[in-house]
Amino acid sequence: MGHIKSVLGVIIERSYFYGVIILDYDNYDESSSITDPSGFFAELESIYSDTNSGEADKSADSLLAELNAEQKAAVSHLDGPLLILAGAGSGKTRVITYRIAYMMKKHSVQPSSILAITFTNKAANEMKERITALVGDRARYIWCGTFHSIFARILRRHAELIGYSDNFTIVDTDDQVKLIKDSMKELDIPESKVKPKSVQYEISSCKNHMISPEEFKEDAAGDVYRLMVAKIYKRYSEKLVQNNIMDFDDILLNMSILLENNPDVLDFYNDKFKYIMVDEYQDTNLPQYRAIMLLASKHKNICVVGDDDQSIYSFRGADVRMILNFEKDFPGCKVIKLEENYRSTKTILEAANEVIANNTKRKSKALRTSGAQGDKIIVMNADDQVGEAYFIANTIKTMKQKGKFGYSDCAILYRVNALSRSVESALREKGIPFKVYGGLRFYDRKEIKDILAYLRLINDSKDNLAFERIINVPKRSIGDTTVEKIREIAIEENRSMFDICRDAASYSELSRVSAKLLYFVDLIDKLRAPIEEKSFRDYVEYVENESGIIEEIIAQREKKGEVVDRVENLKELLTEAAEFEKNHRVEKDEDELPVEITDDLDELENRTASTTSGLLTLYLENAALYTEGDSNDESEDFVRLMSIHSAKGLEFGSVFLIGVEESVFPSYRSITSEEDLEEERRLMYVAITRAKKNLFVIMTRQRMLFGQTQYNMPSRFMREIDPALLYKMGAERKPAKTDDAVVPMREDARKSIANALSSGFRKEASKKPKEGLTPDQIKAGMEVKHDRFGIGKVLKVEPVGGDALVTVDFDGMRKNMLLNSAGLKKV
DNA sequence: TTTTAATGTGTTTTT
DNA sequence: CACATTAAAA
Repeated sequence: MGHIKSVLGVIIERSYFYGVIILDYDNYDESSSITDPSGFFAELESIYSDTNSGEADKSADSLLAELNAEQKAAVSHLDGPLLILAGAGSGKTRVITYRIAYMMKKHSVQPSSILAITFTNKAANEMKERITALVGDRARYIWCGTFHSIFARILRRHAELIGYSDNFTIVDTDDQVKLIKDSMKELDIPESKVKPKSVQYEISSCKNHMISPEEFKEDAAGDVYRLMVAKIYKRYSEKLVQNNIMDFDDILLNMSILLENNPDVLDFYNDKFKYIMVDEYQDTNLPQYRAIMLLASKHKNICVVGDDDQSIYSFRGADVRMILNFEKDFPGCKVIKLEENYRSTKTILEAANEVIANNTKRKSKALRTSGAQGDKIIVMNADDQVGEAYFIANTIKTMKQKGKFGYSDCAILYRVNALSRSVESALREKGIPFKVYGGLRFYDRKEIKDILAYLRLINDSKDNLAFERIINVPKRSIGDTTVEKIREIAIEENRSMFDICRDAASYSELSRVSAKLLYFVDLIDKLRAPIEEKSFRDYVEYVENESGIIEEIIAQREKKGEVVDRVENLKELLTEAAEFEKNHRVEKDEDELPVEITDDLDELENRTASTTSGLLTLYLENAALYTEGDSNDESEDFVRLMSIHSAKGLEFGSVFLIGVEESVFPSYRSITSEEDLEEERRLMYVAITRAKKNLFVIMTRQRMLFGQTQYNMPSRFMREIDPALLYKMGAERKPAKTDDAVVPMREDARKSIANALSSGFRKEASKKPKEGLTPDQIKAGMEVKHDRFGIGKVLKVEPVGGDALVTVDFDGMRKNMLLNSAGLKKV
């Protein structure tokens, strides 16, 4: 019965696809496989086939059979508000995904009426995958994503209602600071008086608490500094609207404003999203909270999941009270507590419980497990960060050799991203594959942003921010003064800077540089011209090559001895572009709009384009929200390195927690405030509970961080764990007492001899010629050997400025490398 | 006016 | 240490 119902549901919902299918039939080519873009055929296949024993075939009731009593209650709860307080490792994600699957299978809830929101891209991807595993392809109709991505999508639809147009740009923090600086310049506020970065922080904080520039000004009341900030805030806000730009905070803020001021829009989404789920609810801030409350106001079918002990985003305006007050927001709501932990050993759980018990502001609860006691927590006291790194590399290697863990079962977690460096080099040296998550986000890298700026300017010549970024990249002898002049003229005439550039010859102020400016205009025109002749991926590659960025990077590398291969990053961008194209390109009749915006809002989920320029537009819309694609990594066996923040929601067989020292963790910025300290403690709680079987805690006596050697005490949090749970290695040291006055030891020898020596060393090392194949020796198809990756086969050789970019296949792992620095040898 | 070299500065965590 | 801003040189 359930099957029949869901089949009907599918057919009704997908009936419009028949048109596409019939059209395709006309061009049907026997030799190729059937095109099945919607997955409709595949789905029919899986529904009707009894032989398919995949999880997608689970009946609604068999879903429940796998759950404990509390989980069952949560999953089968359909209507009305529901609060799930889920401790770490209590099967939270499982409950969410199963609940969605159950709603669809048991109650025939339309997937397009379900809204499932998480905080990070990683969590969203994970959720999508797991739901797909349960219900099959229908999962794609669920509105599942991060707050930012979903809200941005809705905002585009109704942009005009809040004074924007639908192609608004989303800018990251860097561009945000740039705009703030511009605003300050216009207001004649010197950067010596007010730091742009702290203004950025203030503004962000205002938006997170929904304080308007006017309100901020009133609050400032006479305070000279804050009045200046208020002015900048106001100017900055105007700038955003004028230039059709939103920053990250705006996406959340504008969403709640949109819903608040437009009853008809609210009404529409009230009806559309009949069921709303929010994961990590303890991390919501005010705008998010307001938006969610409005969205849920009609049906009140809202289910929030969270854990007050895992609230670690208060710096972003997250407010634990949101989850603590849920019962007040929805009197009589159902509350379910999940306290049974299925993840960690007793030892790990006890340690976590002991640590978090020291926090005063929390709902008291204790995780329990019926699992094994497990190994003690290994506490390693290393001499310095190098010793720390080698300890980890050796331990991982040993565990791998003994078959205890695979590489992908191991994670190295840290409080600050900067700690990853030394571990990276140790892992590299030992030949252990790894991947660093977070830190400098892929899309934040200079070279990536430069290319993106080219694409943005090609896509929209009015994008002044992009214009300013690349007008002199690579160097074209166009300096600040010239840019300043162009900007003034542009403001004066209310035209784009690129337009002014095009007419450079007609402005006397620009006559001297007009040749250079025109060269730039020609370049952009030249780049723009062949867009429709190429696939999206190839077009991006074309821009990378023709813009001269690659040449410049190579030139710089030669001079400075660049360690990071920026060219590799650019090639990685092509992979992303190809992936994007795969998901968003669709063949269409020529007379249709390049970008398909249907009136059916369900289709917004997967917007498509038929032309390359259309794809480019789509791609750029959300570029600021993208993270490095980590979905297809699952099969590979490698160690993961990430901050504790980004590890939330994940679990690993074996966790190495590094830098567990006072002033690193807890951070020196937190140790003065009791409240911040509690957040650090929650962070420690999150870190500990990531581990399933083994936890290694590593601290060092001396650490080189931010260019200075620090001598820190072991973290106070280690004192909170019963010593009986610990196995200590290395030199014995007492953890810091909570009330110890902590003096962050800073060596004030800024220009020490050591510094001078080491920098001299580096230059010398880079001069050393790399032995290995040269560009004229290497050919595609050749077998080569690499120090780290071993034997591989050359797939492609591409000459670039005296060097060559080679693509090598190392046993299924493809790597792009610059030949002169790769040190490849012929086999 | 732009490029280069020297000096200064800050450096949590994420979308 | 990495990066950004500032001062001197081209």
